[in-house]
Amino acid sequence: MDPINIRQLAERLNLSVSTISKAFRSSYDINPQTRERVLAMAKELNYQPNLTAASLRTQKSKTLAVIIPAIDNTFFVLALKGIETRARQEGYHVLIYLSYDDRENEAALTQNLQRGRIDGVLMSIADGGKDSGHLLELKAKEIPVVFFDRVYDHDDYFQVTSNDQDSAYAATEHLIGLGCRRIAHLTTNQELSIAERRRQGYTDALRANGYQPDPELVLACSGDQDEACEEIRDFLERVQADAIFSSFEKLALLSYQACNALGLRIPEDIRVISFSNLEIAPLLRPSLSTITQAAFDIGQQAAALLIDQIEKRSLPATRRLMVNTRLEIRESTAGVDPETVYAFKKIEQCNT
Amino acid sequence: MDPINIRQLAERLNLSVSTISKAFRSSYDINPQTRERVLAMAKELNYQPNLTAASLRTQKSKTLAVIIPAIDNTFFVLALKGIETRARQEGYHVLIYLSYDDRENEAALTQNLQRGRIDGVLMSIADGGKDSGHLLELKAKEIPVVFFDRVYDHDDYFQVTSNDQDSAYAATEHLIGLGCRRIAHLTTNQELSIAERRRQGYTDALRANGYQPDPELVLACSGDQDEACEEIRDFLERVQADAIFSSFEKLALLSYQACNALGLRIPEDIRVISFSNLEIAPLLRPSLSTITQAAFDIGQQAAALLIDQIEKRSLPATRRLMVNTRLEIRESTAGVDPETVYAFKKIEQCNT
DNA sequence: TTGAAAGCGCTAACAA
DNA sequence: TTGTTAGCGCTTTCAA
Repeated sequence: MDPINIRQLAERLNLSVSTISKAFRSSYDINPQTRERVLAMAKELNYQPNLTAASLRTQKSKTLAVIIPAIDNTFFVLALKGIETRARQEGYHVLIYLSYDDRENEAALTQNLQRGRIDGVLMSIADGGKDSGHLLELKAKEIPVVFFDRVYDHDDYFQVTSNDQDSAYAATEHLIGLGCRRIAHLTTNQELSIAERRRQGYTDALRANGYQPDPELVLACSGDQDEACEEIRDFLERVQADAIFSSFEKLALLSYQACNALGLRIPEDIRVISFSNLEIAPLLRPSLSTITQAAFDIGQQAAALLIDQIEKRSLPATRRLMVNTRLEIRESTAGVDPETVYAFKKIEQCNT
Repeated sequence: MDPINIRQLAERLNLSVSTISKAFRSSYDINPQTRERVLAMAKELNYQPNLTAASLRTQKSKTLAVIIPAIDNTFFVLALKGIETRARQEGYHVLIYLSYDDRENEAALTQNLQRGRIDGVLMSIADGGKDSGHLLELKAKEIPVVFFDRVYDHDDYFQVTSNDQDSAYAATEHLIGLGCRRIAHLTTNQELSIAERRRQGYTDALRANGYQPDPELVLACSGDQDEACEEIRDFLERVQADAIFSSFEKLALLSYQACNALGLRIPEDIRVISFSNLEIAPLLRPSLSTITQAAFDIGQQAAALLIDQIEKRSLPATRRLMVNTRLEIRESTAGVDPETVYAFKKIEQCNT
């Protein structure tokens, strides 16, 4: 049973194709009764308008592309969920592409994006360097792009991020408030917008509290999980830290493993806090204190912003949107004492 | 800078559009030199063939739709990753739709699938009932469909699943081997292919070892997380189980919470094993024994099978493909004693 | 090896 | 309110 087309449906009803077309798009200049007839017959004959043809004609595909570095990452999963939710509400479809955190992959993907096939792109960029030629090309194609979380910081594009710097600041002060004096920072060895902002928040907090940031206490980890694991272990053995502030969930989990291996007790010997959206952080041993990003919201807002651009609706004045994080204190940074009042004040700020 | 079309490119080169078209598709009857000229000029003018137009003409979109109940679920995340990987290898694009485990949602999604827009569908179905009218409709549309994990068990469709029944059997025997006598089973209260098979494996294992399955020891949990949490707590208080075999990751995590609340120690008071793809199962308190599905493989194989259908390649004789699980024993089922030899034999079988 | 032309199924300007 | 028609950008048959 091949699907029928608009012409066949028109013939069956003794109507013209344009009338059918109007019926399906609820055009203002169609007789409601005619419309009913058309829809009824369409149902009977199992007719559905061919969207590819419509796309070709209108140059709109009602489809968004999402390009993210990874999917086995709680942040991106939730962000994607937010994107899908918003897209569905607006009648948009979502194509998903993974860059595997590889710039070349990412470039290949962006170069493949065809005008006509997609109406816009949501993107969280791969680690590594400022070589962003492929991102600039998007501009030439006149495809609207919204970056989220790992952004390409360029005035031409909208971006939605967490308040990374403030969050890192608050987390660091939380550790300081607990009496920690040698606070290590785990980050990535790649150039990455969020990594830089988080590190900045960390050093700012140290300075604001009278500590001189010590580069020795910062470890820029490899992207390779096994390598990173070794690096962290060596690092912890070397630096005698009494706390870890980790900018990435994976690194916190590796820290747990490293501490296990080294016989370091969390939180007694070393406290740990990390950016993370792990739903089961409370079930870890010990439960992990987290800076939790509003991942779903970020996805939703990024999608909304993109669709607003596509539909040429009014847009916010600022191109940089920020969504607050939540500081969730658990056992891995237990041992709160009166000194911490200030730290918790900051936490409150983050929560609102 | 509007993108140029094939005609403009043809004019610039003093060639016909059909020659351009052939150049891009590496048709056999094109002069290699002409082809080079075309591609060079295309690059210079930033020309890319419009795939929407090609789709309309060829009735092929090189696009797959993936419909899954949820994305914040490690199994589906990994399966999706497998799908994306395979799709990319074959030059296919992936549209993602979430049914939120709701049959009506799912029906709306499947009805929206247009021939022409997508070439095939990968689907893991929503819980709930045998009302599968919308799934049968797919057949009428002549869109190839491959089900995975949560399958619609129908001879018309290919399906890729884990060896659920055998895995459940092995897990249950593992618990029996540990000396557990009151083994509870946590499952969903919805009709679901995998739930049934897993339960079957559980009861088979009990019977094979001389135990009479006790319906009192089976809890069919609500899909709502908070409700399920209460149900599990009440259940555990009531039934005095010495082990839990959970068919779903979420339920195992809720069991952890329930045990915490009830002061039950895992594994001393009660052992826990679950179907789960949680990467950090080893970091839980206590680390969780899992039946780990080859989620990535399942996704990849399902995609491969679907693309084989679309491209009309040769297909396997059987419509039901099964991928083995791995039994990963950790602390939550610790306390192995000599009795367990048999159980571990089964584990070995599962691993190979 | 290249080119001319029809047409995929739809939308939208315009005519009736 | 309905109908006629051109054409979106490509592929493909067939002729040159």
